[in-house]
Amino acid sequence: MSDKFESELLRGSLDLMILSVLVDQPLYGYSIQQQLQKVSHQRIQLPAGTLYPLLHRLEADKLVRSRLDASTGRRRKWYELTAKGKKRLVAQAKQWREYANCMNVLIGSFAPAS
Amino acid sequence: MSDKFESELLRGSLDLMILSVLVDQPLYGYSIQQQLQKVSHQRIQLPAGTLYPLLHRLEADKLVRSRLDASTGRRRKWYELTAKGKKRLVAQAKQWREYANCMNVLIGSFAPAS
DNA sequence: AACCGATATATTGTCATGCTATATATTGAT
DNA sequence: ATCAATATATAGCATGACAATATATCGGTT
Repeated sequence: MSDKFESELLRGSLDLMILSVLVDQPLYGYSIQQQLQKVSHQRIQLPAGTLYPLLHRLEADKLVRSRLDASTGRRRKWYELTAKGKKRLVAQAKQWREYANCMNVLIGSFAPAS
Repeated sequence: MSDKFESELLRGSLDLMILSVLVDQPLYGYSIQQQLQKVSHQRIQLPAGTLYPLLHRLEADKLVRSRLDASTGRRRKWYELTAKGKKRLVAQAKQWREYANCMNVLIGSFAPAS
């Protein structure tokens, strides 16, 4: 099957991805990783060194909030969207779609649409 | 109207954009800038500090070749796709579309398609 | 003639961010 | 007991889009 996406492709839209998967339910880091893998058919496999710093950044920006569950030996830090995060998600999604349209105009001229 | 796209959004697909606008005809740096502005309805305005280093990089990678026209006082460096550049264009366009599909699945769940 | 905005290219250094490598600890299966 | 999978964290690196700065031409206005 297909390879992983080039990592540079993720830049600028990885925030949006994380916010997106959190919109339906709270998740913890590792489960976000699994979720993105599943949705992307294994083409997005965030390394821990990407994922955790990113989550910390989103939390510092108050786009998500976290709750540490240490009730079991398996420590899990659950993340959920804040109101600010939801707003950001909607705005970024809108911008992404417009950007994608723009790209499609450019690359649509020489190759068939998917 | 709408603002310019966030610059981080361009990362990873800016190469593809440049290669795309060169597929039909050779262009020089400044005209590439104008072309992208036009196609994007002013939402992509590459600063010179982005554009020229990028073109140099594409040339170093043999994806484009350049020819300097100094016949007039107005120096212009014309760029055209190489065969390697054309191949890269097709491959990157394919990958971009697959990535975009992936994003659409993610952000499509909570907001209407454009 | 002087001025100015648009045209045209180039380079230095800065910043944001995705990554590798490394570290730590728990859990279940062999 | 060993090992893969689960789960989080951080230091340091690499990449590339950018601001700032520099240089020079050209056409129109004053």
